[in-house]
This record gives sequence, structure tokens and C-alpha cells, in this order.
Amino acid sequence: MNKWIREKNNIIVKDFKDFDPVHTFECGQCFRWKQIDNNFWFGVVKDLAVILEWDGKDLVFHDTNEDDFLRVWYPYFDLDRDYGEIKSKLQKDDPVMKEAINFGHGIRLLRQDFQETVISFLISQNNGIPRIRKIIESLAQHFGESIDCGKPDIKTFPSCERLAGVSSEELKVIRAGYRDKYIQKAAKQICSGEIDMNILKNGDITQSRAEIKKLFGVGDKVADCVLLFSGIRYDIFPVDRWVKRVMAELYLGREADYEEIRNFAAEKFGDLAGFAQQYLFYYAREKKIGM
DNA sequence: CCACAGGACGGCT
DNA sequence: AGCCGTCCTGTG
Repeated sequence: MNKWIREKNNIIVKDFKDFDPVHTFECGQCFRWKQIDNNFWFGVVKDLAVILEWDGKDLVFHDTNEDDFLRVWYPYFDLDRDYGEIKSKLQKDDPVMKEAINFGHGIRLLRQDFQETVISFLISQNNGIPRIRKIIESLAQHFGESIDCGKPDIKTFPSCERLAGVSSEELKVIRAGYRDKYIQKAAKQICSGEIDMNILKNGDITQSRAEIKKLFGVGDKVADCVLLFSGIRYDIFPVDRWVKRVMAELYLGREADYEEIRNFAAEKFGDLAGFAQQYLFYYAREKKIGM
């Protein structure tokens, strides 16, 4: 779908449409990217760290070879998907969505590692983004593995095998509070093979949610975030406080519970519900809708 | 000092 | 099935 070339030590995605790192990295789906300069971003994904350069047209992956690009970055950035088509479908006859998309036009849904997404969104509960980022960074620093990129303090997100072996005492250093026990138990459950990935991917939505909610500490909201943000399925509409507010304010005209909003979204957005949620969430939070 | 933040659990009705 | 007290920590 998107054309890319190798130039010296870099991979360049040419004339990359429907992307803006601010929109994509700050719409609440991921926590390990940071802007390091005007057009530069730094991030860690799986066993790789990368510097991205974005000039509004081309996306440059610095010091990246074809193998790593195809193995990690290509799927991560969802490069096979046509977001232009998704956006035009979503905003047809929907002025609210049209405005939200106009505002966050550069959002892409990242296909993140399943285990990392589970642990990250366990940590996210009852927390704001700055603290989530802080705890995750601490988690990586203490229990992740060094990445061979010249800088010793760049660490992977720790595996569930590793986390399952960390004692409660040790885990306290990341200051996750009462979420400690969720992290440990869920990590152990994942290691033991308790979660059937086939059901997550191929079951109906209700089955997928029930399967993932077997994990201790995972309720409706975290379950939906994991299904959507690890690229397992896209007909998912996670409802947090911001989405609740934006739906009340701009679609329903009144407060509604999770179940009602979920049904409304399934009816209105169908298979594209997950994309719709991200545009609406980013719009609501940046514009402080309902505050 | 208190309220609340991008929730979920467990016990109670 | 729904309600509610509780859970850690940081911020305002």
C-alpha cells in the first residue's frame, strides 16, 4: 500500500498519507513515544528502538534495515491499511465525525504487542497519561532488557515470563500502587496459556471480551483497549470518561452507560467502531468536550 | 485537609 | 443485575 525505499542506513516511507506523529502517539493508545526535537520522535517497540523523522510528507526510520522494518515497523504502523477510505466512510453523513477526523486526521491505530498492551492498560486504570508513562518507563528500566542501540538505558518492555517471576516487594519500586497484584497475576495467567488467542481473534465480540476478562484486573474498559490496540479486532469501542462525555455531548444528548454507548457505536460505526473511537477520543480530550 | 484521575474487585443487597 | 466501599499514588 505505502511505498518505501532504503537510503543509506534509513528506511523512508515516501509521501505517507493519513499520518501525524502527534495525533498517532498522543491519542491515548501508546505510552512509549516521545518527541525529542522538532521533527524527531523516539520510541521503543518489541526489541527495537528507533528515531523517527517526519517532515509532513516522508517518514524516515533512522538506522533501520529492511528485515527489522518488515518484521516490526511495517505491521506496527499498520501500513497496509487505507485510512483515507476509512475516514471517508466514517464521516459520510456525520458532521460530528467529520470535525473529529479533520482535527485528528493523522491518527493510525498501532498494532501493538499483546502482552505489553495488557500490562500497559492494567496500569492505565484510574490514572492519567503522564503517570502511566512514568510507571511504564520505570517498569522497563527495572525489569526490561537492554536494547543494543548504543544507549544502555534503553530497555524493552518486560516479558510476562519476567514479570511473573518478580516478587511483590520488587515490583513496588515502579509505584503502580494497587495495580501491582493485577500485573503479577495477569502475567502469570498469560504465561500459563490461560488465554486462547484464537478466541480473541475469531470469536464473536462477546466471547473475545469474556476470554480476555479472565485476566485478573481486566474489566470491560481494559478488555476493549487490549483488543483494539493490539490489533486483534477493530469492531471495538472502548468507553472511558472522555468517550462517555463526547457521546453524551455530541451524539446522544444525555448520559449513557457503557452498554448503551457500545450498542450505539456498533450500530452507527459497525466494523469501523475502533477507528471512530480514536478520532472521537482525541477530539474530546484535546478540546475538553464536556468539561 | 480533601477531591479526583482515561477502573476493577468483592461483598452486599 | 446493580450499588458501593476500597484499592495506591500524584496532582491541584
